[in-house]
Amino acid sequence: MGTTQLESVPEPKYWHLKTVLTDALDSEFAVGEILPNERELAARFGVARATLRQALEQLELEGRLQRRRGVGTTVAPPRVGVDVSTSQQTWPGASDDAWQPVECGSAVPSAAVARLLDANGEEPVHTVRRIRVTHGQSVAAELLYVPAGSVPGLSAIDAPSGPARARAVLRELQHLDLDGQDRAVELGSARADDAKELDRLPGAPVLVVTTRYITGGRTVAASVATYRADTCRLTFGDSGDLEISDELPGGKKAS
Amino acid sequence: MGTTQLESVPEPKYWHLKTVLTDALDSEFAVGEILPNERELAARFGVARATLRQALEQLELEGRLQRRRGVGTTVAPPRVGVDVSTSQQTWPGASDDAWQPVECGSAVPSAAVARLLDANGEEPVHTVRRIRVTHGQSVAAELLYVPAGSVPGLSAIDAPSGPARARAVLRELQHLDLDGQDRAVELGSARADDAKELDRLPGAPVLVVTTRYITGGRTVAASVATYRADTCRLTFGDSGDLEISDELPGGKKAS
DNA sequence: GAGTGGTCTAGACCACACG
DNA sequence: GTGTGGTCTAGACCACTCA
Repeated sequence: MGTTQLESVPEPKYWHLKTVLTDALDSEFAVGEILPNERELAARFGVARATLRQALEQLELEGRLQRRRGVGTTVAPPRVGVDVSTSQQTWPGASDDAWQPVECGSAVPSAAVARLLDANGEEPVHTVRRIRVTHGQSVAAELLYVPAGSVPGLSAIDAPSGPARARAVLRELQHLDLDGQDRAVELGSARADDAKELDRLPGAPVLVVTTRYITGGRTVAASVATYRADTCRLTFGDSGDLEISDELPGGKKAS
Repeated sequence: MGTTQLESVPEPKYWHLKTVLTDALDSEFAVGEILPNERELAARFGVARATLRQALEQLELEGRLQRRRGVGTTVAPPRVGVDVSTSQQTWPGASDDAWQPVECGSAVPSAAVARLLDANGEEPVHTVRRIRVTHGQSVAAELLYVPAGSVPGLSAIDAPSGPARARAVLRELQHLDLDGQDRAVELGSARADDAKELDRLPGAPVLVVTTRYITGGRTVAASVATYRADTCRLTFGDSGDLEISDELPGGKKAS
């Protein structure tokens, strides 16, 4: 009875660390500021570096920190709102929509892509690779799949590959009517090629946005876009300029 | 010159491990099957347990595995598509929409919530906690914020708290017209209370869906819903029954 | 070359589920 | 109790960036 409440549910150290760091970020650090290095932070908190890293990893996942090998750990700016609403009902490539075509090719679709396109397990598809740039930073890498049958006019196009052909493919798409699109969002980890485009390491957490373009009840194209989960907030509707901090019902800053 | 291509870019072990395990999952394991325990797997692959765990963590993040303390690691079923489209334009609680109210209270909104609601930094808000259940499993936990001024009729309601009052609050909301809603999706980690509702550990990755309910140009309510990122795929539109595997442009199964 | 974060090891102990 | 995954340690070395 003489004891002071002895941690009946001992919180993991890294979890507690995360809380402490979050408060410190709110009150003592400015966006872009560099934190002490991991070895020093670990020493300062009296934990092993691995434990400190576990806390930093979560904070990076939540978009509070940005870590870069050979450079250091910096305080991340608030996530940018990226509009992915389907309200405009337009084909990709219409006007300038912040996407820039990079490459182009064709391939036999994998099982998963074929399923996305509804059947056509054998028919080759055109692929277009695009990058989405906002506020000067690449936020997403996309692979667009267009079954050859969907755009017959394509065989007449000269350019064998590269951005020129990519733009040509997109231009052909504009000729089709677009009845609607299906969209899904899920968590994934960046494949090596996507990671490179997004300036992240392979395996970095990404939001995978899968879209099916529908015309006349049929799926005429599909795309898989991977957005940097650390820096992006996907918006649907006109909330693009809304600011939402990570701290939601939680911590107050002391300052 | 006599050397065989010596790993110019040595892939991290855990990354390679992940690939191997992914292939094995595709070809040799059925959904629900339990894997050998971590110590055994690590020994079998000749790596430290921590390294093996790094691979397992990523696979869990991608929704391929499910790990539970004291139980083991099992092969996860495909992610369930959860509809979060705004097309119906209905208030929460209308008809049976797979959400079940749990609790109810009131509080002074945090800074972040106040921002979400547009100003009203001082005005108290009613809060409603709801759980979304699909296919027998809880997929999301939500906190709905309703400024007291939005629903004046509420002060007449008897029930002090609990599900009864929660339902009453939702019922009151139905009386207002709904002009539109704003929605945003981002990655987060589960707070302790959410984690408990979702049967996950604190810090588990979640998809945070923020919604603002608009009436007459004003935000009259807002909600923050956290979806299990490991088991859910958020769908917008009528793609709810679409099956998308994690393996997208990547690996083929050998089998 | 110096300093950073990223990977990896070989242990230890803890919290939890289940019989 | 036994077995599982979760946390933690104290090291080591590697890959990268930048002056």
